Amino acid sequence: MTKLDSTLRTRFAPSPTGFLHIGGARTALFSWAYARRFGGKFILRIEDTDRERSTEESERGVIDGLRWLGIQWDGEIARQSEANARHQEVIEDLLTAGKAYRCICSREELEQRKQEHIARGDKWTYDRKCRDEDYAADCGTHVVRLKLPDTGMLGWVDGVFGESGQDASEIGDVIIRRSDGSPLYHLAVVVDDIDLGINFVIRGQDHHSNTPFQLAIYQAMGVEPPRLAHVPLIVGKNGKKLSKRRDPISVQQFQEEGYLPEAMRNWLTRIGWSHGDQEVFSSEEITQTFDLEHVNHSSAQADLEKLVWLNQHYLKTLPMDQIRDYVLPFLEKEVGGSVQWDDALAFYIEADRERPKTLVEMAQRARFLLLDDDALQIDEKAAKKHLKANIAPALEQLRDAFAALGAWDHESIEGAFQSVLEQQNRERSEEQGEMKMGKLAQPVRVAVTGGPVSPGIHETLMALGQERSVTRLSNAIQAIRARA
RNA sequence: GCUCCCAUCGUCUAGCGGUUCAGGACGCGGCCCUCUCAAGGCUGAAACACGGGUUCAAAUCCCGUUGGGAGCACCA
Repeated sequence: MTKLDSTLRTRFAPSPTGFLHIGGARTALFSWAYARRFGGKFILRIEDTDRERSTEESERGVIDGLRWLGIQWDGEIARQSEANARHQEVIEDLLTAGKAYRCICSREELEQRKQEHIARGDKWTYDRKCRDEDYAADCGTHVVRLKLPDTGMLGWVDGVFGESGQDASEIGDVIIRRSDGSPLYHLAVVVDDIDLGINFVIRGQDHHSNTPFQLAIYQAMGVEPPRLAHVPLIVGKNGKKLSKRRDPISVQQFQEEGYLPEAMRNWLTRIGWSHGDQEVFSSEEITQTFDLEHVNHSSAQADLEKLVWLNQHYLKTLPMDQIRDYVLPFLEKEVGGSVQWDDALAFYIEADRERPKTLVEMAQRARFLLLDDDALQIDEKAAKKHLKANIAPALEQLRDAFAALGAWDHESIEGAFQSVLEQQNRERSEEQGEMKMGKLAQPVRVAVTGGPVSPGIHETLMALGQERSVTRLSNAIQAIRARA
């Protein structure tokens, strides 16, 4: 073991399940932010001991998720499977040093003795039957157990919870190697963390009560344990554990639903951590202000409404070239083909960006712009409400006014609307009442977009262009006439 | 069952003994703006789980109750 310098080193150690869980994503975010905040390194280690499930494929989900969130790790990705020989070596050393021993108690015997204890009302920890037998390697099927001290506190000052720990007497001699020869998780993490020079472990609270075991292993190995901090879990609606069925738990899922990494990162960071009243955090602000002191002690529910709000916030404030990169794939999916990003599209998205809640919605709202004029389907309800026979004359006048325009900009379009309104109001009778902008704009909106919602009508028409606007108005007028 | 952890508006939270009849945000209601939908502005309702202490003074400290969560494997 090389003596490592005092640089802060945190880590994230997921098992490769094919996707990144939001709880995992958050502890990764915290570990990353903490390392960045204090000039340390953030290491990624894949816990791929379960060789059946661990494939390149299943790792990718986790790795892609981290990348997407903008959580960059330092150095190469470490893999637990690569450390197997090292785990064995440590176990052998502990055996030789008399700090661990072989245990030949079968599961059946163990279960029986455990039941007897419980029947007597005693608590059960392993009864140390084999502890002093000193069985050799040829003792047959056996596991290896760590000798825990009889008494003494296995404690630490948790970065979040403060003084924590348990007396050694309450903990049984834990198994560190299975009868098939493979090392157990507790042994493996400790060894891996030591070898990677991890000196600050930030992990989920579900590990809190297991920590004393691991401290015992550090003690047996004669290595100073890292600083430890446990962050409370994210729970689902009504405070229950996140469930795959009920709750959206994979980062990928959010990505597909059109959430931005900026929003996701901001949201996750703010669950269980705060910085005064601040709600919006850029990546830089996270890495400049994150601390453990303000991590909450209680588990928190994932509040989707807030994510939506954050997403909308970033949708309307991020630089346009970023929005372009984010939304393009969604647009292509929406129309089922490649999409050319041109000035008109850029103008439209810019005009519309404060309305959609997700990228999916943003793409849906731009769909009408990307369709051929003849392929535009008019929403039936909207047509029935806004494209009635009595509006046709005004639409015709407007179409003609549009067709005659020399320039196609906000001012000229507005002028055309005004002149048509004036003309209408001259022609209309007393009982018909005055025609206002709303009465005209809405039918136009339905005619050119196919639906009742869009950005300001002038902007919408500008994005569509003069020729296409005229065509779509004509199509709508025809449709009205055909129905009459 | 045993061990450990937790407890402020519906939700995320600020608060680290007095300046708080508890502040912000999301969501919800109302009003304004308005060519639709949003956005924005103003505004309203909404919480210290309960019971005991300690103290001149408690959301803040201590104890109990209740309620939640996690861990107790030859899983990770």
